[in-house]
Amino acid sequence: MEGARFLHIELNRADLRRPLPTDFVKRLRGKTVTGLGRRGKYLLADLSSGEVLMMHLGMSGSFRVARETDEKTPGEFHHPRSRERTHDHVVFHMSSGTRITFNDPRRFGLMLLVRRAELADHPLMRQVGPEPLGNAFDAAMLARACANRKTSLKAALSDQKVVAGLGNIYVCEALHRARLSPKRSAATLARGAGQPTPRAEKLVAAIKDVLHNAIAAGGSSLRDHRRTDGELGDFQHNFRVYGREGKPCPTPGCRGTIRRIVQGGRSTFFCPVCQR
DNA sequence: CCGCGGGCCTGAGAGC
DNA sequence: TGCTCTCAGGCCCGCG
Repeated sequence: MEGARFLHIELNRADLRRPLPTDFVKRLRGKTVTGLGRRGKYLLADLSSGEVLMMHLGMSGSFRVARETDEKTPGEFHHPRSRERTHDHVVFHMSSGTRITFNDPRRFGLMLLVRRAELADHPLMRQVGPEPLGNAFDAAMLARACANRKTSLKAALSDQKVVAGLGNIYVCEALHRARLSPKRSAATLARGAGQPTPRAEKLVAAIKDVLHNAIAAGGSSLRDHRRTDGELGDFQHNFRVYGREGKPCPTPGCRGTIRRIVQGGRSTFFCPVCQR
């Protein structure tokens, strides 16, 4: 996409999580993508018009990238639903000869256009907390965000305002690596004045560690996720708790059994013995 | 202001 | 085979 122009945009469905702008196609056609970026779970494409195309994959969204001349990409070939091209809601045909297809069965994904100057103030962006792999994200910052909160650690880490980009898997995995219970009060990461406790230090290190490792492994392929080359990610083989209910806790010396509970309507996997 | 439950969607898999 | 039920990597909204 980078450096290429939108030649043609196919819109098969305009009702994603929210309706696309009515002039979506008009605002994209002929514009050049001057840069690609990301903030939290939002994908960002800077356009020559001064607007930014904001995209979110929701639960089931994916982009596949192909040459216009290709029948299939490796990613498509290996995709479990490659026979059905239903749910290809948006297709970008770029001047570089690349075709980029947004597929999203559940339509929890999102695309919208925002003026670059207003991006930081956009309601969806203003909410997004610190990047977990950035230097600014440390125990002091996490403790400050969690002090005075009357919620669980699981809910706090899942909250994109506290830290950006963690989903259900990585929250569960980070808490296990830090040996902290998902049920523990988030406020216990801070002392009265908001200073970080040693728990906060451990948790920040665990978050960074699990994300670095997951990225190096190409991500977690449960059903939809693929690497950019179409191959499966490998990190699902390194899960210590996620999806492992009833299995022995992998913590050395721990005799616990992984349990599944529901918090805020979502599954939490944890070891009740070593996570306190 | 804050936290929680329900709702938004489709598809896969289990159990009957 | 086919039905019903549960669950799924996310997030917004309304309620209390």
